Amino acid sequence: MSEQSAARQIEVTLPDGRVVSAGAKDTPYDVARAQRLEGLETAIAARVDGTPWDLHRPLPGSCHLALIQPEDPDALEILRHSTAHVMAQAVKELFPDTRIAQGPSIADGFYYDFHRDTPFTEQDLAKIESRMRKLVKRGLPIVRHEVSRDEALRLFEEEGEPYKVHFVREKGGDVVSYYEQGDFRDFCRGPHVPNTRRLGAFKLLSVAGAYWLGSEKNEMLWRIYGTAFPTKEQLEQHLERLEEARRRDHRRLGRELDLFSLQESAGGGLVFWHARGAIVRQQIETFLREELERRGYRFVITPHIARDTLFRTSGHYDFYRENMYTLTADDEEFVVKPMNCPGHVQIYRTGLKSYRDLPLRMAEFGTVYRYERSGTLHGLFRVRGFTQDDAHIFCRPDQLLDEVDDCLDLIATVFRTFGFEKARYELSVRDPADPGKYAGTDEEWAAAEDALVRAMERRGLEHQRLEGEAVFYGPKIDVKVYDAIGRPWQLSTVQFDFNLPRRFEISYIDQESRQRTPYMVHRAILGSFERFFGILIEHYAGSFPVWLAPVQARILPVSDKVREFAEEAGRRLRAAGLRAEVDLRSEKVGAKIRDAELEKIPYMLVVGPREAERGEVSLRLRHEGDQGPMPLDRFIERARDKVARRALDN
RNA sequence: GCCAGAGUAGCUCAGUGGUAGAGCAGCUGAUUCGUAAUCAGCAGGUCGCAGGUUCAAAUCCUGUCUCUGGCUCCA
Repeated sequence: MSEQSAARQIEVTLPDGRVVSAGAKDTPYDVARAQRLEGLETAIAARVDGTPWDLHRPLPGSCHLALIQPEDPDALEILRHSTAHVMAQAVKELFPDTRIAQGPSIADGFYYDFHRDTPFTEQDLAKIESRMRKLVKRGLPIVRHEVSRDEALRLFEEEGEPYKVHFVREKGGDVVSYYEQGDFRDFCRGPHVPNTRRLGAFKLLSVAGAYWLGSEKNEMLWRIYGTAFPTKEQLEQHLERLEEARRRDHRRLGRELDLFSLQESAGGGLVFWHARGAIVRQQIETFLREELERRGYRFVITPHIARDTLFRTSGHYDFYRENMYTLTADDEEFVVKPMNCPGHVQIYRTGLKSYRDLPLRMAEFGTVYRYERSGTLHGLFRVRGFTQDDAHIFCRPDQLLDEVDDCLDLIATVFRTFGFEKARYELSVRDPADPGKYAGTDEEWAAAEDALVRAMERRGLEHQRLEGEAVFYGPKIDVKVYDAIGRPWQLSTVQFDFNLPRRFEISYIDQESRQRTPYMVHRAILGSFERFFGILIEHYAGSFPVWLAPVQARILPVSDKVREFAEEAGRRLRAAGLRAEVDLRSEKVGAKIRDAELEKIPYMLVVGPREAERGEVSLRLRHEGDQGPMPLDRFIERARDKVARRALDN
């Protein structure tokens, strides 16, 4: 350190507002120690002008300085990233022939990609984990180094790390940073915890193949996933959440509750809705149909297959071909529709449209088939045949805002009904750097974007703007909802389409008798019934609200002596429009209750001689237990009210 | 599609070269019971499928099908 730079002073503003001076090469650690900042022993890193910064990295100049403690939201990412490094170190120690690729922190933890001839096994994970614990115990300092790019290249070449060399070449600037703990070095931007002892609780979870740089053309690496938290309690909570997600798995509940199945004999990704699942779907369809009809949508039905020419005109044949099923008959080629839009545009094209005909809101619960690669299929979430709650709105420029606004209102209504409390709105717009690759004029894009933004603002909806995320044919809003255990699901979408109206040359005649191209908005609220059903099963953990429940009430006679009353009560419930059953098995009530609870039936009605005499039922609510006796009529009233209001509680 | 793992009774799983098992579910009978499992008996299998090795294969080998986890949130 030259005397000159040591002498130069910088000003550091501390969290309590004090401004202190420090040496130009001082680190956050130096300043914190000198100023006796609280929590230095536990700090994960520092925050310099809001940016996470190593405790032992010299400050860049005068700045605001704070310490990042383990409970700080920013700490998690650093902690996990450092844990990934320690894992890589453990792997290299245990398996010296391994080459390291990359290891970032991700939403729920971290991973690291390795190259190795033999795969990692579950037993290896346990070994790696215990080696990691040893590294933590050794308390190795994690040190940041800054070197020239050439020196970094030389370093990683010497270490025999071709993947790291690649990254230094691709991503490194003139000065390159790497981090070192013990014998382990990794090209990395940082920051990291100052010492391996500062790691929190971690666990390695799984190993899987992953292509180098994510491209199928490249070799496959081994990816080890893990997660890390500041404390053991938080880690255990997280593992508990994973366990809860497993309990809610719609594939498991779908089988246990007899809702749906996927059949090997039919092929992957094709859904068989069993009677109980079909009831749920029909309730959802009825609800949506009511909402849509109230809002002026007109339902249409279009064929499942069409001549290839239709999809050549729409353009799907060119850019969507690998996802389409085709068939040939009488030397003609047909396409099984992968989307409903071309069909809806055909309907629009019949007859001349006047400006008075708009807006035209065309809805269809349209079943489409798309070829998805076998490895991507997953329960109801990723399938090959599914039914979209699809609609296309054709409208004039002056109607844009109201139409988008109504879509948002519909979305809010639907989410509220299903009990999704939190949603996130994302606006995808053009990439300003590459305006050439988009369909539609600048004016159209501006008008559409304006309608989308203003509609959201009008409703006070915060949204995130994603530059360059728009599809080529128009801007869009995507809506994510969060389910009962906080997982996000992309559901609704409102998309402008400047492409299809032109390709099919659709038009309307305006007030001045001029031919105009209408705006076309594509929108789906649930996406597909299949996927939404899967989400709902997990959201409710199989316990559907009364209006959706396949069986709403089950009558549980205490003994055969009240069989007649039980059957009569069952008839009355069904006559009142409720889905009710009578459990006449020669089992004890306890067993009948247990089975009804396991089937997640919302209402259990216990009847014995007492109830039979008075025309009552003893109501037991799912998950809540005995509510005591009440007249049968009053129960019917209550149940019908819950159904009519589509209430979320029982 | 690719990589790894897994396919044994309806479900959950045991069985690692020598006669295919358990619990639950199912069926039959008994029991007639008051808020999360009554008792007994019976039945249930091409061990995913096709080849091969072997005196003998659920088990070893090859192929194939299906499922599961993953395949840039990124130095």
